Amino acid sequence: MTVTVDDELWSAIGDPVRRQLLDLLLADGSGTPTSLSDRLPITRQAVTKQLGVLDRAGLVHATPIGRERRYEVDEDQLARAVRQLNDVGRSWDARLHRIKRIAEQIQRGQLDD
Amino acid sequence: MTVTVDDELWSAIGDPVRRQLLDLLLADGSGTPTSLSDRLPITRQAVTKQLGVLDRAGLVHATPIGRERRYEVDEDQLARAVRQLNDVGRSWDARLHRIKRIAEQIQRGQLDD
DNA sequence: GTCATGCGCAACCACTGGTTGCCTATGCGG
DNA sequence: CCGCATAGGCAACCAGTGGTTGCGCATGAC
Repeated sequence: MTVTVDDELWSAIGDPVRRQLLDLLLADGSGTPTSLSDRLPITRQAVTKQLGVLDRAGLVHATPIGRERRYEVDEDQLARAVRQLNDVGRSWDARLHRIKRIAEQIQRGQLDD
Repeated sequence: MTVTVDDELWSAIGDPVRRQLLDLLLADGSGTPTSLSDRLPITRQAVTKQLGVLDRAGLVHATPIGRERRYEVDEDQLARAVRQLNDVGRSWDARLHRIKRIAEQIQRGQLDD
């Protein structure tokens, strides 16, 4: 019953910096490495690297406009990632509930002894 | 509307190896570094390090039994982590829906022109 | 008592995420 | 049209992390 996860996608949204980048891009609609680095405590080059990871995972998309590289979130792909997130959560949830039920049954059994 | 996440907890369950360790521990009820490394493609020492991370995040708990260290999942803490997972998922979900609604409104507006 | 085994510690290596420094290209104002 | 300010790419470097191997220690089994 283990949920199989696209590791590249998961690890892309697993990193706190990358989650923040996605948050900013979603909030503003789009952003450039420079504009994003202005709003984060890391340099433009670091932002560029992380955007590269998100790009390879298909979570964002860049379009060169003049001398800028304008990034946007790929909403469909992010929706896919969110679905995986939820799947893993649900799977663990179910397992935890199953365990709890068993534990309660044991306890009841002991009381019955 | 950004969901704040306990980064240590999140990054603990973010790593695929650690997720697998949790999966194994949940499936078997408990495990030792040696028994776990038998079922994974990494060495006992690597398992030990990862269990250390999970331990520091409070997701597992060890009890020395003889010369073994028996690990078990802390179900309450894992439930907390699962809740965070779901929160982030829900937050992005909501945002994506909001964006989609706006996009549809714009489209409708254009048609009305 | 000896031997096998489960574990911890330390050194080492590769990869990743950050930095700085420098270069290129492009848009814009004189 | 020229020159400058600015967005971005590339490379070198550094710290932290996740993996490895090698070793020593302790403890349970015979």
